[in-house]
Amino acid sequence: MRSAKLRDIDLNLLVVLEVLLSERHVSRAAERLNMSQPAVSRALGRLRESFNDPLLIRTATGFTLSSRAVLLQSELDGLLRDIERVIEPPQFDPATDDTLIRITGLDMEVGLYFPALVKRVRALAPNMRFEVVRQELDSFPMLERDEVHFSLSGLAPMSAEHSLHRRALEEMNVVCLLADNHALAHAKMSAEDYANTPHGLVSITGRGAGSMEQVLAAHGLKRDVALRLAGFTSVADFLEDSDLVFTLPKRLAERIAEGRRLLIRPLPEPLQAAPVKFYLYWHERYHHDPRMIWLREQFMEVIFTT
Amino acid sequence: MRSAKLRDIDLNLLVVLEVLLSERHVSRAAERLNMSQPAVSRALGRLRESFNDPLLIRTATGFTLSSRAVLLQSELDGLLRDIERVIEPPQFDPATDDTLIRITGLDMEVGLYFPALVKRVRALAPNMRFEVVRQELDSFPMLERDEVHFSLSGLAPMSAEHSLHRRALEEMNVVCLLADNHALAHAKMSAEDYANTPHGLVSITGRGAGSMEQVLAAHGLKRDVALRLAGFTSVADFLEDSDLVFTLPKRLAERIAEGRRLLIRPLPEPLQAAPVKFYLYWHERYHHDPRMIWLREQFMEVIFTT
DNA sequence: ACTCACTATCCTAAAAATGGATAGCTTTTA
DNA sequence: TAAAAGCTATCCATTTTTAGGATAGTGAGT
Repeated sequence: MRSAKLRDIDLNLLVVLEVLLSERHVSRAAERLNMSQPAVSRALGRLRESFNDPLLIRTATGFTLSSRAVLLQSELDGLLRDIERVIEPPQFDPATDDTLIRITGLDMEVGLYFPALVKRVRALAPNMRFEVVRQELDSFPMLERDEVHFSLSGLAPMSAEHSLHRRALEEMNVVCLLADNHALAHAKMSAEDYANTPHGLVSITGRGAGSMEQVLAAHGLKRDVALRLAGFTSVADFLEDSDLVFTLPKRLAERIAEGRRLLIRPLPEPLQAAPVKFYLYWHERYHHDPRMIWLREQFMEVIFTT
Repeated sequence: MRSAKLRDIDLNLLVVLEVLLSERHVSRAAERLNMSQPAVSRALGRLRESFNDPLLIRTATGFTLSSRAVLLQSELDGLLRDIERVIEPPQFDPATDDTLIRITGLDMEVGLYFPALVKRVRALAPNMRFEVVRQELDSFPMLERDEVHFSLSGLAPMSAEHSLHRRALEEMNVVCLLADNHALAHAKMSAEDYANTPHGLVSITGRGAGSMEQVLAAHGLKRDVALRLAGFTSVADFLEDSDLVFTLPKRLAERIAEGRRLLIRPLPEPLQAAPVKFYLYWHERYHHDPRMIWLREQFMEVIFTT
């Protein structure tokens, strides 16, 4: 058991010893260490006891080193430098860092936020690499298990996974996305209109999609979900020329509508739901990591300057 | 100034940290460290503060390591091993040690004691090398200046060179050495006979040779020193066929007399002086050095077993 | 709901470190 | 030769730190 020897000696004394050996002078050592002379003298006493060796030997002209002290001096310098290196906060240099950053999130959300981040980061940290990991039903366990550094999600952790941190990226209103030849495409949509038309719904996890149902219920209404999709990719294909309505966060809807025969309409006034929030999640284990701190900053810069 | 960072953290905590990181369990760590659980818990608290990082993160199944902790764990093992190596008493292995041992002493004394030592030591430590250094007028400053590891001397340090240690090797009576055709060679020598014959004296340092003078003075006598030599080598040559008497330690006299036309006679009864003592001297700086401790033991073995 | 396992905190007692003053020693200076 | 100066080690009272026992609080498993 290693501790046997290590715990016999006060390691803090090594710092004092190093200075003492190089100064060969208690008072000067005390000055360099910002300690009082008696304190250093007694530290020397403890060192002598610990090493069972006088270490510094009085001579007419001052102190000489014992043979043990000579040995120690030659080793201590490197040793203390090592200790310093280990305990010193790890320096992060974007220019040379080559960490592989793993991120996850729903395809659409990743497509919405990550490209700009990667572009910016790669400009500042050319050796940093990225990996977008396909997300499981629930991305929080992935953070928990250290499979990814970041997760992008609009959800909240269900259980008390308290080791997670998050930062809100953007609030986004929910809008209706429908075919441009939909019956409701050009008229003003009432709450009843909305409730009575068939709906499409993207639900990857099977949860978290119930907010509209709650809003409708508050008005004594309910809707019919005719199509349930596990991803955003084919939403447009299902929507064109159909009677479906998808209710989606605004920017996602815009993306999907782009170049397609689709229209975006606001939700009927009375049904205004709380805006959807997207969060960047990370695990406590990286909360103080300078690389990750820097990345989070970059993320925020990207989000709020574009 | 290095101390800046090193003195900010209690280095002893690193030992606790290492165990904590490998156990990921406060109570078990406490057990391994022979500390109470609260003590380790508080140590962890201090570590968290020092590193500004949670280090160990609670999860459902136990603790996980923070990224900093992972880094630390990979470094700590080697670091603590290094510390241990440095603070651990230097192991000395005669079989492999190749230290160059420097010794000094008067030629005669060296010839008397060192050959047997060297022989014995070389049998046990074949790689150890020796150098007999020509001694200055005074050998003590040579010890002081770390020019030799050992000095063989019958003298005592004159000033308060308190950093020296010594070990008495042998007490030796002083005898008279004279030509076998000397007038006093075969008669019983009285104190007056002794005082009235011309004397030879070996005095390398110019001091320490006054003991006979004191003994004579105590009896109201004084002697005439006709020849003063700076070494023992040519004593025999001066003595043969001369009227001189040398007063020398017994074994030295025997050496010198060997194969020469010389005789050894005891000192006249009333003049019995205190026996001469020879000492092995070494400097405080090597007092605790395992190599030198071993050598001193070997020396004593040689002296007292032959 | 209850038990079990574990960590963090509260409290008090014990231990350690600190700084000022100073004794004791040696060298240097007058 | 005596006085002064420089330095370390020790004494003392005080402050700071650390320790262990008891226990509250938390979450997991039954």
